[in-house]
Amino acid sequence: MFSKACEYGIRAATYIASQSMMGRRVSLKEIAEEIDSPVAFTAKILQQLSKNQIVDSVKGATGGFEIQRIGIDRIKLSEIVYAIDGDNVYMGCGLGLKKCNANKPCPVHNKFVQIRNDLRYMLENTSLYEMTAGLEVRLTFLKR
Amino acid sequence: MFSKACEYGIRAATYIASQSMMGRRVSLKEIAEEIDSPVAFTAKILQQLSKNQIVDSVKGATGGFEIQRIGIDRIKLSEIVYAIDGDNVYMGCGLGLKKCNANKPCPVHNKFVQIRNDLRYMLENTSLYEMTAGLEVRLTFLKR
DNA sequence: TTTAATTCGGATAAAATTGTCCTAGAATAT
DNA sequence: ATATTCTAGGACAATTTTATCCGAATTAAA
Repeated sequence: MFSKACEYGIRAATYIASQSMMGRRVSLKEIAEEIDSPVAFTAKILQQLSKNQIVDSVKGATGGFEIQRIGIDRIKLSEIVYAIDGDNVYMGCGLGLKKCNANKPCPVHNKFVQIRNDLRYMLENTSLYEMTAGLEVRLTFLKR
Repeated sequence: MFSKACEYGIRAATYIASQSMMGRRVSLKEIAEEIDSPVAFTAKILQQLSKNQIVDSVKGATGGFEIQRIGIDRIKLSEIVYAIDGDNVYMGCGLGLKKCNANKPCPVHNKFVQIRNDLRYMLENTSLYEMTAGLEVRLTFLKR
């Protein structure tokens, strides 16, 4: 569905959000530990998220990553997915055709449109805030 | 969503089915042309589909690929996807967690379950016969 | 029986994705 | 000032996926 990079990205952003809610800025190392991802690779992904203004990065000692409270409410999964994987998840043809649309559809075009719309709707309506909801009470998890 | 190999596999099987319906056995070369895929790579995929008894292969001159009429009715997209991509599409965690389930879910587990179920249902209920329906009258297409 | 057309399967190559390493630069605390 | 703790980013390496090449085996037709 998503690339590894995107999966790590969502998990990282969710962890950062959960800690920012408690006023904690977190380091790359801690993030990678908490979401069980390769440190250096996660660094690259966070750079991308930072450039796309999904997370804020602070350099230097006591630096790290954080997300403003307003961002936690505003940022939707769709923005993270788009920043890392582009729009192929929503737009691409299920059978890989370059020009698949209502005018010249592949045999499963309509069936896929429906599923992709559901996926898109879900991603566009799930905020980081919602992602963090179950974490603290250990109803949901970001590793294993 | 699917791997390239799987996309080619579905398109190839669909083309073979459409021609088998007209009593035509088709060669690898023709298949690759008609679905706009790399010949040698398509060969590998067809070998896999053949081993999984999704297509019948006939060696030698006048050889090629075909699907019995009963298979065209019976074979569902889900079987092709499973033969090539395995069950990750249905089962895998949306955030890449190895042990994500109702007991220890990731933050989007339930939302993904729903979308995956829809996808699974669609794949399990779409036969090759249905795939070929629009092809002859050029309502649907397998390339471009 | 030879030739031509075909699939099969192993080896290899190219490209994309995933992952690592290292140095530079930034900010804080001592 | 200096040491320490961070992120940024370039270069590189490993792995996976996608793709190619080629010889062998098979079958039908000439």
